[in-house]
This record gives sequence, C-alpha cells and structure tokens, in this order.
Amino acid sequence: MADRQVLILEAAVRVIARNGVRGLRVEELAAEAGVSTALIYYHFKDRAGLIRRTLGFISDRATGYTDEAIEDAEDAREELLELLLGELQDIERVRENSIAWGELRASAIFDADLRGPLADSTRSWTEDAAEMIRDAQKAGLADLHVEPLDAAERLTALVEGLSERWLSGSLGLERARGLLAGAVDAELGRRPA
Amino acid sequence: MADRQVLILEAAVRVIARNGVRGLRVEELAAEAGVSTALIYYHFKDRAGLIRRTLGFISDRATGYTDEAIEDAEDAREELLELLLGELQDIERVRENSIAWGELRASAIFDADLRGPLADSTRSWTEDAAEMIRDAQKAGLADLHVEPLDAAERLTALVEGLSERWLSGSLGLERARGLLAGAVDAELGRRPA
DNA sequence: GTCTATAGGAAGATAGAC
DNA sequence: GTCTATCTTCCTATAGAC
Repeated sequence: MADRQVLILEAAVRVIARNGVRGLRVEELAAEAGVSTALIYYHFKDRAGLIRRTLGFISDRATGYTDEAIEDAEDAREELLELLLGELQDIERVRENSIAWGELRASAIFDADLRGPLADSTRSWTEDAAEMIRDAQKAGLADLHVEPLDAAERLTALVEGLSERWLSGSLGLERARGLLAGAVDAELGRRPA
Repeated sequence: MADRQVLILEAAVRVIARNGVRGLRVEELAAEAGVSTALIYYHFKDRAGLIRRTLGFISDRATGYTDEAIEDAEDAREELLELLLGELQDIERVRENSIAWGELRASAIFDADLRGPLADSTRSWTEDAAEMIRDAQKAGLADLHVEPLDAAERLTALVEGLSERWLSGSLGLERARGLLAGAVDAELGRRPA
C-alpha cells in the first residue's frame, strides 16, 4: 500500500515524539514528510483519522528493535529481561517509539476509539513476556508458583512506568534498567547460581 | 493568596482530567470556574502560565486522599499497600488526580520547566513508601535483604503503569489492584502467616 | 495522487468600562 | 479584580488545477 502513506506515518511518529499527539500540527507534519497538507487529508481523511492510523502503525512496529538482543540471549530468563530492557535504551528509534507509545496511551484516556488497538498491542506484548516466563519455569530458571500472566503484566506495566519516568526526567536510564532487572528477580525468584 | 486563583486552579484540574492538557480551552475553563476568560489571563498571564501553575498545583495536592485508609491500616505493610492502592480507586477525586498526574508527566516530556516539580513530587512519594518498607522490615513483615528505596521506586512506578493502563481501558480496576497486591508480595516476600 | 491557495472557524489574547 | 466585547492569530480542512 502506497509507500507515500508509510512515509507520512513515519514522519507522524517523529513529530509526535517531538511535540506529543497534542502538539501535532498537520502543517508541521506535512513539512516533516515533505508533502502538502492536502495530501495528508487525502490519505487520512482528517486529523483524527491520521492519529488513529498512526497509533495502529506504532502498535504494529512496536516490536522489532529487541529482536537482535533477544536472539543473543542464552536462556528464556535472559530473553525476558532483554525484551523488557528493550524499551529502556537511549537509542533514537527506541526513544521515539516509547514517547509515541506513551502519548497514545495518554490519548486513549480521552478518546475511546484508540482503546481497542492499544489494548490489543498491550495484550500481545504481555503474552510474549508470559510465554518467556513459562519457558523459564520449564528450564528451572523461575519459581514454579509464580503465575506467568500476572508476573508478565506487572513487569510490562512496570516498564511503562519506568519508561515514563525516564523520559520525563525523573529517573536516570541506568537506574531504571537496574530497577527493572531487580523486579525480574523479585518476580521470578533470584536466579539460581 | 486570592482564593479566586485556587478556584480557577481547581477547575483547571477538572478540565484537564476531562480533556487533557492539550484539550484545555481557556473559555471552557472560564465556564467551569464561573469566571471570565479575561480574569484568567489577568491572574495567569497566558495559557502556558496557567498550565504551569496548574501542574504545580497538582504536584502539591498530589497526596491526601489516602490518609484515612492508611490510618486504618493495622501495620506498616498494610499501610504501604493502602498508600499504593490509593491511586487505584474508582472515586471521582482519585480518577481526576490520576489523570491530571499522568498528563503532567506526559507534558514534562516536552516541557523541561515541568520536570523539577514533577521529580520532587515523585521523590517525596517514593520516600514515603520506602519509609513504610523500612518500618515493615523492623516489624518482621518484610525480608531484610530488600533495598527499601529500590523496592519503593519499583512499586510506585508500577502503580503509575497500572494506573495508566486502567485509565486507558487496557486493564480492569480490580485486576489492577490484585496485580499490585501481588507485586508487594513479590517485592517484600510473602507475608508470614 | 499531488499540489497551491484559501476559506472558515476555533481559540488565545487584549482593550476599556466598572 | 472582574466583566463584556472584540481583535488577531493559528490551524484544520477544502476547492480546484495539474
């Protein structure tokens, strides 16, 4: 489907990461994407449609930048940690996505239309984490009495909380990463040496 | 200082809770507060000034509505849980404050001026929680090897993450509360029966 | 599909009286 | 300090040509 649209969506993520959903001006997006405002309205109907499509786009590409690290992981427990730490990295693309993701979650509070896709992405991410926890349990790397889905939901929600604190300047990145690693230990039981 | 200003600030919190920071229209705020738009500009200079003052106001009154429940708590560990659960209640005032708080944090990502007060409030809340963890440890209700400040920072960040999911419709309130209780168990060790 | 140009309206901000 | 009335700016959205 028209890569011109994708171009606009990618630009939209950048603009949102810079100014927030609330601060997105169609004209600024047009400049960022190198197209006219009219073209944006042609493809996305109106501003609300643009935002909605951008959210879906973010949800879709929300995974991906952790893949390499996850493949390097030596076991399921390390995979889980890498999956979670993936959101806490000082890399342009990660920052961009994290900010956009936070914006979309915040926007969903005031716009019911955004909630469906958001909940879907959240569930999908959580289930990935839960699956890794189950694998860790099978490998004897996690307490068997922890409920994988509960722990996964707590850990992913914690990542969001830490990420927001990091991005808003209340928490240093290294400390955030350390806290997250500590949470994995608390949830799964300290790693057997 | 002029209670008219406080009246406006309180109205601003309500409007922000309803429509978000970006959705705050000076005219709507004027209607909500029962004053003219001119008066708002008189007191707050411009829209940006109004937002800044409102978010500062939110930081200040960020605590308070948990006090009763905390007093009823039977021990330090229960106090901690009540402090945290205080943010996850379906009560008008709590929703309002939680949404406004989330908006403040989201806004701080794009506005460096907001970061100082935000970090201060966050630290204060975290330290309250850490103190309760220390008390719980003294009372034999929490593992002694947990680092109070680390656990407190994780738990409060988790509350923010869960709260955001709840408010954005990705998570039911009861489940959020249950997950939080589970996190306290995971962090402090299961409560000795 | 894409642009230039612009209509139209919403919202921020101010003037001036009381 | 507070209001009514109004100015001005900015931004979404569309018309119409290519």
